[in-house]
Amino acid sequence: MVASRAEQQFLKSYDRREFVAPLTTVDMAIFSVIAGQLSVLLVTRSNFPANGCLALPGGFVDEAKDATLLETAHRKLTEKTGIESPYLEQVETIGGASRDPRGWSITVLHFALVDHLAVQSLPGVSTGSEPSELTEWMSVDDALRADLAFDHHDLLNAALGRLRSKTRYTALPLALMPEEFTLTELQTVYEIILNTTLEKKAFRRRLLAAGVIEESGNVQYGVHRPAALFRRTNVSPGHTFPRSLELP
Amino acid sequence: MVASRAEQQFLKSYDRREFVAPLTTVDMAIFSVIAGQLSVLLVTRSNFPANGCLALPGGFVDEAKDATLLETAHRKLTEKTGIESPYLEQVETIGGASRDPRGWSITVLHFALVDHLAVQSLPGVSTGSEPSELTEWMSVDDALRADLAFDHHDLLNAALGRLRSKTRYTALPLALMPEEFTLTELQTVYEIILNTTLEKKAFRRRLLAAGVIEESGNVQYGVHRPAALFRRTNVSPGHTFPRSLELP
DNA sequence: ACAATAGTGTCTGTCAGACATTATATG
DNA sequence: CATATAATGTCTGACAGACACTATTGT
Repeated sequence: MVASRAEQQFLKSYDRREFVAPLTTVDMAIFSVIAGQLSVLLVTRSNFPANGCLALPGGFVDEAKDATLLETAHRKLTEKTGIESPYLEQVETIGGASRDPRGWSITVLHFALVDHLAVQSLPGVSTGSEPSELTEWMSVDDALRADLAFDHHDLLNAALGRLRSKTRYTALPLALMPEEFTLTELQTVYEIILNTTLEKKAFRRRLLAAGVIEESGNVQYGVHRPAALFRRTNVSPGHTFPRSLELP
Repeated sequence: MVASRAEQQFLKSYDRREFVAPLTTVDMAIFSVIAGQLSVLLVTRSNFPANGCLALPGGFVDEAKDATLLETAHRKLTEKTGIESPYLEQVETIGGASRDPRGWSITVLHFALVDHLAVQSLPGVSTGSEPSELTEWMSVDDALRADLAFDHHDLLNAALGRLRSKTRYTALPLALMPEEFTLTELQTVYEIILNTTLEKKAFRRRLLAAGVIEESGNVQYGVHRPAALFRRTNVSPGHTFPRSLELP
């Protein structure tokens, strides 16, 4: 598919500014488990529209910095959390005439999972170019009750639905864990996300058989019998189990 | 979240045309099974860039006609096939600096499944406003070997991957069937998509237990023992089975 | 020794795979 | 009645759920 002379001609006289394209943003639902609660990172908007409202972090594609949409998402994430290589996945793209008062707009929604320990140092990162928006962690339950900007309530719900759904048949929650963790801690994270209790034996069998974790050889001492510490193997946390967990 | 006076002021002086947004299109991978082959609808582009190339049908959001992105996708589908209510699902959004020579661009990729009988009447619909592009059905294998415009080879692969993956754990291929069909016909469609053979007994047990189909009461006579005809129930073809099919 | 948490043994139930068997048309 | 295709019977195996049981620590 070599560009013909006619095509070169066309491109030379083509000016994108003659066309009005929808406003396009990348929004992020960044999840972590903090103090036993599934939490999401929110910003307080410092610009119109919805100035002062809580919102999912996000922003425009920077055509100079970002070669792809995924890079935009990674950049946003690093700006807000300082974390470089988290689990990041595109959820859905929502577009319409009435979701932003500025006009027809599109958002490409992503979700990210970050280690609940690496994240203790926050909030207050925002190395971004933005006029340092206030960022804060809020439990997902509170966030869904809060008054979020635009359609961010729906976006958060969509991201949460994807996380819950994938937690039933993948090892995704591993991306929320620190370097080393006990199986009980991992199970607890699953239970927090799914909002239910799980069978210990079945849970362990499943994760060990999948080969997504391995014993680190270390042991965590506590008040009672010490627990073996595990770490992720190089098998992707996106690993799909042969069956889904049955929820009550 | 009532708009403050300051916000109203802001919106009044806001002009989207001052900002260059990425070119945004909706592209469609429209699948059907034709003469025993999984096929995809392609257009021959009648505009620059990539004039004359084969491509997935698609186009820009029409801010006047489309209230949401989903409406854009439905409109494109109806323009190309004349079919109104097919199975339609968003696959992925791909964006980057180098996928379109006109500049940073984004495409929201969808796939659709249409009845292989309702579609016999094609090609040549194109009721769209476009200067009647040539549309044709091509087997997916041929389409992947052909020289498609832009990154449409990758888009087609992504859509195909989604279809194959979902065929393993949902009743999605039902959306490719006519009103009435035999279980053998349905199984054949699964086999075409998955490019493998399936066990008849297990296949029937699975679909009947799921309640996604029911006997219509009619019978299809052929050369040998006649086959019971089935139709979809009102259970969604997106129905998820408790386990995935094991492929060899 | 006891309490509390970590970790195992093992039975059951569900559902997909395999494959032999029976059923019912046409020529 | 031969044959091809439709449809069923039934055994096996993988893996999740349930739950009782054992193991190991601090106090």
